[in-house]
Amino acid sequence: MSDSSPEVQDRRTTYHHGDLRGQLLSVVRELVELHGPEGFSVAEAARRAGVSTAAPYKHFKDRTDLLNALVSDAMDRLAMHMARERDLFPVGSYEAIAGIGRAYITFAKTEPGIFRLMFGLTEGQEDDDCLQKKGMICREIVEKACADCLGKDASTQAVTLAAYILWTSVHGHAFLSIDNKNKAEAQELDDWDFLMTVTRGILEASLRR
Amino acid sequence: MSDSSPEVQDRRTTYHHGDLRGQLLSVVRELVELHGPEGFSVAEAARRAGVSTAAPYKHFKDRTDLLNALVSDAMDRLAMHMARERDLFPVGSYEAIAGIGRAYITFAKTEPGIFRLMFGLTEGQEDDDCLQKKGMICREIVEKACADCLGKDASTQAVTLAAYILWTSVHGHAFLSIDNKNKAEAQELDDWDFLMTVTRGILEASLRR
DNA sequence: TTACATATGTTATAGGCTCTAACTTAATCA
DNA sequence: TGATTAAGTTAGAGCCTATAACATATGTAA
Repeated sequence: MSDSSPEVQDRRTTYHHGDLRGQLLSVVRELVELHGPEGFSVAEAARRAGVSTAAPYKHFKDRTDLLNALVSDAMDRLAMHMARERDLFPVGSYEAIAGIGRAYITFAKTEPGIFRLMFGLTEGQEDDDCLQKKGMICREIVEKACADCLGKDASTQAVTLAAYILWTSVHGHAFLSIDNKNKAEAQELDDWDFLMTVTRGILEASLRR
Repeated sequence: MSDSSPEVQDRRTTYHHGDLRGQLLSVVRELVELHGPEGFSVAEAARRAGVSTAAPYKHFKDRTDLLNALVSDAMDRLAMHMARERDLFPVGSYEAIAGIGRAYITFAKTEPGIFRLMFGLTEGQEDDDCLQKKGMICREIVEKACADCLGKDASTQAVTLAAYILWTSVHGHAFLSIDNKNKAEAQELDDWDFLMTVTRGILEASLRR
């Protein structure tokens, strides 16, 4: 657990590192997954990258700035996964929507540390416009899929509501899954079943109104 | 913001405090709401309680232990609120279920710092049996309400699934609300509307199968 | 009542972290 | 080539967690 071995990535010979910024991000990504969202220190990341503990501050204003960069990158990857899974299925199908959800859940399970950082921990310093925008991109993917599925007779409001309920539901499931708060259900409930049930339930309820 | 004034609660005259443990919990509760789930220090809590920075360690093994006590207390309060809101409505009604959800969401909005602590931040040290059990109590309240609503013909599995989807959905909505990640929806979407829509949608979908 | 054990404080301190200041080395570009 | 700037370094202030060793109440048994 507490692998106090320095584990310096590479004893570099040059004075300059080459891509310290990039390597710090990558190292912190590992650390966050290893020790949880807050379980890393800038100092340890520096040591693992083989530089002094002050070096990171040439690239990031402070600890939070580093985390924001990490989250920003993660948002991009999440949006990419969502679009990719969606495209496995016909436009307008329930499966396309469930696919988006699957990407979301898979991401959360694969990178729970970062996922937690993206949603939840911030509280207060969440004034980063860039992140807000990237979050919005993900949201729009869901809304678009719902609109395609409900058809063009559906009101904007109906689409927004359906998309939002789906979002909350998938988001909640993702969180409870990585928290292991759903041990009881996880045994008999497959992710895909969950996703298809929710998708059908919400969209059909939406159509019936 | 950084109110660096000591703000010692009471300059006590006696050597012993009386109820340091209790006061620490109360002070940390304030701090968590003020500065976010991780934005407090044992040292500051001690200062605010008017004792030395080492004193808290006579009552709590470490920082995590203190947080766990906080969360444990919060779980009790949450379960209480849920039961109370449920009892405002007839047994088996959609409203009773929505009421439970309302208690959940209200709690999250009222004490977002603690709510975050309860779900999400832990990751790793989540081996506290006591907390698991208390979480289960909340879950059972929801399942019971769903069972009452679906009637006794419903299979256990159907009840579990419906309760779980409701849970994830409300949980997700609560989180997105306090994260302010739902600015777009929050304007036109009332909590109660959300709750009733989801409740009806999920339970009716469940009945139709 | 006295004496001991225990609970709950205290001060002092080790060691870790964040972040800044002042200095050094390398790279760039006019 | 020489000056400027980017990207490292060491040193250190000031914060935090947690422990050790010591001090003071409190309660219990003789």
